[in-house]
Amino acid sequence: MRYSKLLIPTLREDPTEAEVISHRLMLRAGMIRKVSAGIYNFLPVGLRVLSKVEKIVREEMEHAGAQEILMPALQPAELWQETGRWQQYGKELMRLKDRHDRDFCLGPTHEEVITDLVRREVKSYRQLPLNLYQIQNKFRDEIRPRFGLMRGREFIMKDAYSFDADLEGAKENYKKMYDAYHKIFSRLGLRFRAVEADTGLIGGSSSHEFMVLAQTGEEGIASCTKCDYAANVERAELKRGVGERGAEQVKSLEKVQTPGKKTVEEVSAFLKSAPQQLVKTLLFVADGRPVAVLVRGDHQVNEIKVRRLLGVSELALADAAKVEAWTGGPSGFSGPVGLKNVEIIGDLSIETMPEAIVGANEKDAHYLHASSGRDFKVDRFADVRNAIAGDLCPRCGAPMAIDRGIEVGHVFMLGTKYSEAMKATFLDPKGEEHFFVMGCYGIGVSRIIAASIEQNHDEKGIIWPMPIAPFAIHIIPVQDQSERVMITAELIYGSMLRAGIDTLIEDRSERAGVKFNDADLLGIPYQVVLGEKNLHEGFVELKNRRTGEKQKIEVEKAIDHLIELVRGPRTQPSSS
RNA sequence: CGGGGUGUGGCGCAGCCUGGUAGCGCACCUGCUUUGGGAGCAGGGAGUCGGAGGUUCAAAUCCUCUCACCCCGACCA
Repeated sequence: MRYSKLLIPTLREDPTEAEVISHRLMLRAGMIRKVSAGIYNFLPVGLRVLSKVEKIVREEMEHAGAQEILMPALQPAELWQETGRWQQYGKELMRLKDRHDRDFCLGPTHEEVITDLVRREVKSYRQLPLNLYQIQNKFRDEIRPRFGLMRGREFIMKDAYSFDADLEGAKENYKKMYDAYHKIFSRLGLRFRAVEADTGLIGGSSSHEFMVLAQTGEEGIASCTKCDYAANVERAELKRGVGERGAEQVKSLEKVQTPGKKTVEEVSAFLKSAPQQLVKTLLFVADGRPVAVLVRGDHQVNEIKVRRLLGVSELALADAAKVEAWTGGPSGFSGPVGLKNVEIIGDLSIETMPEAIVGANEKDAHYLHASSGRDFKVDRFADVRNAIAGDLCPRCGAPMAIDRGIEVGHVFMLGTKYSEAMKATFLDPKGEEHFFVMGCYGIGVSRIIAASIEQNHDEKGIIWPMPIAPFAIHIIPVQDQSERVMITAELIYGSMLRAGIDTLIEDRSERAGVKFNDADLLGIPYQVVLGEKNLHEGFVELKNRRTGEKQKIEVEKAIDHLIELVRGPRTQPSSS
């Protein structure tokens, strides 16, 4: 393509709205433009990258035996009511009404629609297994869209759904998708890790997330420093701490004044103690009833674990009024001592603490030497917190490290959750009716672009991995008024096109500096620079965007060299 | 949803406190010069000052409401 004909509105300055690198660079490189919060236009360069990602995803899905279909973004409420998710999904579901006042939503995912399709069209075990996928726009009314394509309200996702006659078959499909995901993310040139994950609103029995490792990631990953266990911090199981609680002599309960000290930091600083010596008491409303959760001062409550433990669907922090009503004291000074009519759940790490500093349920006061069993009673101890660095691996007991990651893929073993709810059945060889055993598999296609840039950039701009680069070669004639330069540039350009290589030719009459800077910003893997002086000596210059390395190549050999360069390490669809 | 912040030409910003009728850099257009890492000179085009209402002789500026966008938010328990 010719630069002058493409809409590539590069920006010299950083737009103020962009926080993270990928967002900044995508705006600056003219790939995307914001339409509204979390909603973006894809411009030509952005779309090219998107298409390349989609192409790789499609190739590997087809290779794994999945078939492409396309479902609607607009979905009727009835389907969602069948599975109960019309209620469960909450405010994140984009809901709307048609002119007849009938309820619809813009799909954040498509389990209902696909299950409805399959229950109508698939009746026999002979038609199984079946795996259908689509690449389509998804909608989520995020509380706070941010980071450009990373967390948008409308985004592009590949979602696949497998249907099997039994669990064994479903596991096989799950494995196939799991393997396909490894191939996809490897081909995309991402550094990633598959981790055990929570199933969230999708549900099902087990799941893995594929995380791209990056500091800007929104997810925490706990991974063992010794074995290959890795899990989302929300999911990571934490064992009861080693060591027994001894029969230490604990001093008796003592109330101290802590005027205005509410936070763990304030209280521990004021009392000259470590946050680990505090136990904080968080009050929740769990399906309407009061629950207190105790965790160590330096730990964080994991609401997902609490929810699962209690078997409730709604869990929210109690507001100040409820805290006052239940504990008798203002928020900031809650504690388990003397707490009545509230179920008390203690994290496992509390169990072995002989004593702790806790709130006294009255303004400006805390207790020292509060001892569970003696001064307060915990109804049950359980794993209800997030993992932190140094926690022990549930598999092998070695310490775990915490990294940050961007979730780009998620595979779920659904079982019969949706087929039962929607009565989706088939007949086995004996004529008996069974529910389909399902799996579902998502990839955040647009998010992958952001994730890739987070891992591949420098201070000048983007550095695309070849498989998803918008162009493979960027031809830059420096002196555009020189006939010799332009003729050679056009010659190489023509040859590249005939060889089927995506090539961008810089045909604007800009100064050299502008061309170079835009080229580095765009991040096309190879820049072919043509200048009078080099040409006169019979050379063109080849610059590797990633390494910055420049080499002179004889003009006659340039075309073959470039073709080899692009095709050489060409990534093939896996083993097909 | 709560807290904080910002809306002035395509982008980045100043002006607002202390009202007097809009400015700077970049980008854009024209001409000349320049031409291997974001050029120089000269000329030019472009702004409902987010929106509505109010105060005033006069509002980008003061007041009220509203909208949009950005940032932070269990760790206050």
